[in-house]
Amino acid sequence: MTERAIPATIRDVALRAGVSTATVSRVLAGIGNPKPDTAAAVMTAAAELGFRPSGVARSLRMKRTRTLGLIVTDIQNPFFPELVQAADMAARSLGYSILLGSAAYDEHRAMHYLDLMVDRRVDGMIVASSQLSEESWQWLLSSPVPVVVVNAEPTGLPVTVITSDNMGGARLAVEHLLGLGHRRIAYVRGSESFTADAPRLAGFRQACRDAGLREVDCPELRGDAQPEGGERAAAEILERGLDVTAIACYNDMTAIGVLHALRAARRRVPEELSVVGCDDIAAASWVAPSLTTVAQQKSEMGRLAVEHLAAALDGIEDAGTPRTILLPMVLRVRESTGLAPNQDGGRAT
Amino acid sequence: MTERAIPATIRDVALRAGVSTATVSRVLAGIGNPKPDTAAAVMTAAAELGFRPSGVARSLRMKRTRTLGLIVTDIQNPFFPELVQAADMAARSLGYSILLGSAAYDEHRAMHYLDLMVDRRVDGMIVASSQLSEESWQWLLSSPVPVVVVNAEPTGLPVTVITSDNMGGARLAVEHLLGLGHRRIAYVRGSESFTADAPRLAGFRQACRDAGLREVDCPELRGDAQPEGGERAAAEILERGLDVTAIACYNDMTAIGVLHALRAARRRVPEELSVVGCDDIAAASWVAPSLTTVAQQKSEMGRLAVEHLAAALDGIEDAGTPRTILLPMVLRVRESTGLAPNQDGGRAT
DNA sequence: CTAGGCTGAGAAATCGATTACGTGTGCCGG
DNA sequence: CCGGCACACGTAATCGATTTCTCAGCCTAG
Repeated sequence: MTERAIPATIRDVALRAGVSTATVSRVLAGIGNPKPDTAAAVMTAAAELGFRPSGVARSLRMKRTRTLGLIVTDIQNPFFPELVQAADMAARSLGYSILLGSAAYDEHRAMHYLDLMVDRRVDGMIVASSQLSEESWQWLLSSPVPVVVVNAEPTGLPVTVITSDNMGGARLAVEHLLGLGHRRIAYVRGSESFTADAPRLAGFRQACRDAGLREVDCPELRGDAQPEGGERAAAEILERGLDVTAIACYNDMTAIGVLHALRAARRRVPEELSVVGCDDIAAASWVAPSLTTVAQQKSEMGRLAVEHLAAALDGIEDAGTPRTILLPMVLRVRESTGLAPNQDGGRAT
Repeated sequence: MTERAIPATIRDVALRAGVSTATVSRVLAGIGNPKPDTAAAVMTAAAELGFRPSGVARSLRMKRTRTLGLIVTDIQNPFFPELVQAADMAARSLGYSILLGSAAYDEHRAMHYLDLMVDRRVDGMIVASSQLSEESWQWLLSSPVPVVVVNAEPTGLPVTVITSDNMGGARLAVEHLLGLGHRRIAYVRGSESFTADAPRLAGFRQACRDAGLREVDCPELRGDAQPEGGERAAAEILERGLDVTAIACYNDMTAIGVLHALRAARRRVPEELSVVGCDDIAAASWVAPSLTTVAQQKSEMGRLAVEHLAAALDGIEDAGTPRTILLPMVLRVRESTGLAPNQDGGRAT
């Protein structure tokens, strides 16, 4: 194995340039008015040695690591990569790096990562979680570093939260279906541990009620935010003979599962049944028929989270005050929704 | 904004326990034989203060950060999250953290991240890249920290590379098709900048040749490793009237694009045409028909990369020697492939 | 009873950078 | 011609942990 070169220190540069470490530091930081030849000597010495200041030493002295912790519920959930990418880009452009932790749906592990990151002295933390227990909220409240919560429902606690307007999004989906003439709409929920489940369900109910639909025409089914749950729910709809012309889903993966089950049962989408998802993951436009969905502004969330944190860290006025930011969701019409079939037959009562 | 508690230092603990910082350090590290009451005093003092040692200070002293840099071509490419997850888990279990960088297909940015991570004094780096320029290889060769390259084609350079047996994988795909009776098979390539393109193409050609297929029956088309490229390629196949019964693709996203185009042209899959992908991303089983594909062992790659690095860092015998690890690929048969249609009509000589 | 060995723990050096403070040089004006 | 001031730069403290060296006290054996 090749010998690893031990990296040059500021002392080495100082020695070679014939100046003190203080001067090297100042010249490299562009502070003060060094004499031209001094500056030149330092610059060439640093260049010759390939000097790269140790971030570790600098962090110790400055009490800032310029690192942000980012914990996601599960990086394999296609919702998160776009958020991570946006956060990463925003962070880099502000001179921060991202320390990533993927909790793999394990809340306990998420808390463990929180501690680890604090030990690493990250300057701030972003928790992008679909599910947050009471215990986790307590942790976040007493966090030694600023925290921004992304993608969890606001709780009124003094923590900055950035999330989508889930209720409004669900309404958008239903209103789209209503506009296509649908009057009997099923809703496949996520799992209760997902904080977005409640507001989306509320939005669904509200939109149905506002449109004057009867409760019996708006059946609700349980899913699990995964394709499997959608498949089961759709199978149940068919088995129980629920007479609906559209199915709204907690998220896109659920909707994809629904599409699967409908296809297996030879129900045509959107001719017989319309399906609408939520999130707008990449695969939504890959499935056949492509999925109409309500998009979350994932990049925006990632970017905002980082910018908010950075502002708080740089002591920008008021940036540290807990805020709640609700991002609007956006309807993306594709192939899985269409006009309601206009036969009205077969429905009991 | 709530006042952030300034974290307790080892000095605070020492003061409170009435001992020296050296003793605190030793007790907490479990080194030496402290007297029972000394140990107890330290433990309670540490607990009362909620002492968490500064990773930064420790890193400076130990010259190890217990952090691994991980650079991926693009975290939004569904191939990578599984790898990242596996790497993260393996790293945590070995006491390391992962500093993530997503290059968003920008090689220049990838190099920049490399530098940044070295400045942060990561202990080692994992570069998971679909494309590596000559320049990047040079950088890696002279890296001040151990490097493992994942998912790029081995080059003979003294760098450890972990990747799939792309040639063998492509052969697997073709052999599966041959077994179903297909004798005229098109191949949609990726983009040339992807290092896996060449070996997969080679595997395709070799398998075709070995089966005695004529070159004219094995047309090759250009794609871009994205659904769009697959759509274009499939459209071209149809337009040019290429008489094939199966289409093998560089990766799953390409195959998904192909499925789209075929569906738009009302060609039935797999009855008229079989389609096979490569990688086995999650969406492969979500599309309709679900995609037969050759799976890369993504988790395995992530895990191996971390374990190899960790072994090298812990000075395990020989672990530092550059190695090349080829992981076998695995055929996953789903709905998009079927028996070749047995009409032989319409083909020009 | 004392010399030597053993052991638990403290003092201080160290990691590599930043920065407050001090000093020497040079230039200017009186 | 000399006092003083400005400015460039060096000295040394500092960040928070680890670790080596050293010492003090105690035990045991001769």
